[in-house]
Amino acid sequence: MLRFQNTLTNQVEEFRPMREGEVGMYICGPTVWSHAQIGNFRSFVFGDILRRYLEFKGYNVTHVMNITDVEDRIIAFSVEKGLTIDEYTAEYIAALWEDWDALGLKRPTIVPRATQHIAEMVSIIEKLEAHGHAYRSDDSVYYRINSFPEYGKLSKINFAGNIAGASERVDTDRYDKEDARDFALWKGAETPDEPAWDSSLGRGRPGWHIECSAMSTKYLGETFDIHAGGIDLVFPHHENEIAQSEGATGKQFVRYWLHAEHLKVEGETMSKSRGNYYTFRDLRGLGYSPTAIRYYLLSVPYRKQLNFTFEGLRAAETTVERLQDFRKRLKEARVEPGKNEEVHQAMTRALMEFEAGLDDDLNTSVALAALHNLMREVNTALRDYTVLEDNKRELLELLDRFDSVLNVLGHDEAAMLDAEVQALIDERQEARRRRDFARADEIRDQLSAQGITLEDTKDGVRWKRR
RNA sequence: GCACGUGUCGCCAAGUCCGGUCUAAGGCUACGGUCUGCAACACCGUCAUCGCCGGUUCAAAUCCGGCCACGUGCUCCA
Repeated sequence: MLRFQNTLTNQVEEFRPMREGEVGMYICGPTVWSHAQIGNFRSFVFGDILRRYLEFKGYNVTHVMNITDVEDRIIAFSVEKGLTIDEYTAEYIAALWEDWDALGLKRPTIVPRATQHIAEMVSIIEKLEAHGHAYRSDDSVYYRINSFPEYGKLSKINFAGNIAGASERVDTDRYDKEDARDFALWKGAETPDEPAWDSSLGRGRPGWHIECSAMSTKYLGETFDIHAGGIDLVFPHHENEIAQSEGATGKQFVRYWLHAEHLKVEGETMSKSRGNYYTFRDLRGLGYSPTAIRYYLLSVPYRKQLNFTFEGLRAAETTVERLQDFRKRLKEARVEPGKNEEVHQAMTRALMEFEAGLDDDLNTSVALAALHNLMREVNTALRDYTVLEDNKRELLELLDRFDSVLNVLGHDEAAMLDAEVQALIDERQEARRRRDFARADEIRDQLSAQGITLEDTKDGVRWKRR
């Protein structure tokens, strides 16, 4: 039984989609003002695991992710560079997909962009006005929070304490709002040059929150199953989305709200000012493999803060290599016909534990432990030649199933060596047979210098690139 | 000020919602060993009573109270 911790109810609940076998899921995507950083990717990896596990469970998932391509920073930077919004964001959107694919993330089913859904946003704002949830002030339109008594039901935020205590940070005088909590639905254009759209609301641009209300509803319906994102979005973004969507439709907006915790870097918040801010590209530039990064980001359950350290990333690198080696070793293993009951049982147990872990609010740590335990048992059996033909087939199938969720076991790269290297390996084998170990070690060192590690096994020489 | 998160072996980290199966999963590292011509790989073994104090209970890492430490958020940052 699949269960999720629902931010809305603050409880672990059994997941039951609205329509049997179908899941509509919206995940808040990036604002493309810059390259996405590893914290963003933790959220995306979480979303990917969520989606893949739902598919593992047999659901047909419609996965929608927005790209926010109109926003204050984007406007500021594009103006600075003398580019249009589209020109400015194109580079970052291209980079996003590059990173996305490298990390083994499935592309969302639908990827709506804010700038292409202005009309839908305007339409929701008009509905809100009609229902008394919105008002105009100067050239902008604001949400009237007093008109939505349920405001705060997601974040359970205590306004009395919060706003009062942080009063110096709330600049209530800057805008002519009825209430400090009210937020902009539509921002009137202040200068003739800034990016703006003409609409029934006047010339301007949408507020930040409205795009997600508009686009999720358009593609998933007025009520849908899952809405997920980073924990920082709970307030105000998701709270405001609820106010907007439910204010406009009068129906429940989202049934399950899931939020991923932030990651820390070496125990501290990642921020540019601390100098511990990393994009995915930074890590790749430092030589870390995308799979290790993916493994690391998914190794801690999504609702736990993940303390990102380079030591941890190196550990992930080692672990991923072990896992990938394991699959390869199994694939190459020569086996006798038949089926070993013990190995079969180890496999059944691993599948049970894997599924039980992920069923429990996507506890990836438990799922990985199941995989590691299986690996150890099978490695032992391989060493003893007690893995039989049926076991091997079953095991490879199981690893593929696991990997349909984890996507870290790697694919079979064409194992090609150039003739020269192959000749050296052959020569070394010949030297070993002559017990000319000096020459054999010399060749091994030489290959090692080229990044090729040799492993002598009973069944011949294995090699791998570092 | 208000709200929240975290504190479990050298490091990372599961378990805490629903107390017992937890002298505590798993990973990395270290050390010892098996294997090996030597290595590498793989395997085996060794390494914790769960921040502190008190309480509830037959039973607490898990519940309650207090305290300490670290971190974060408080309107556009995943």
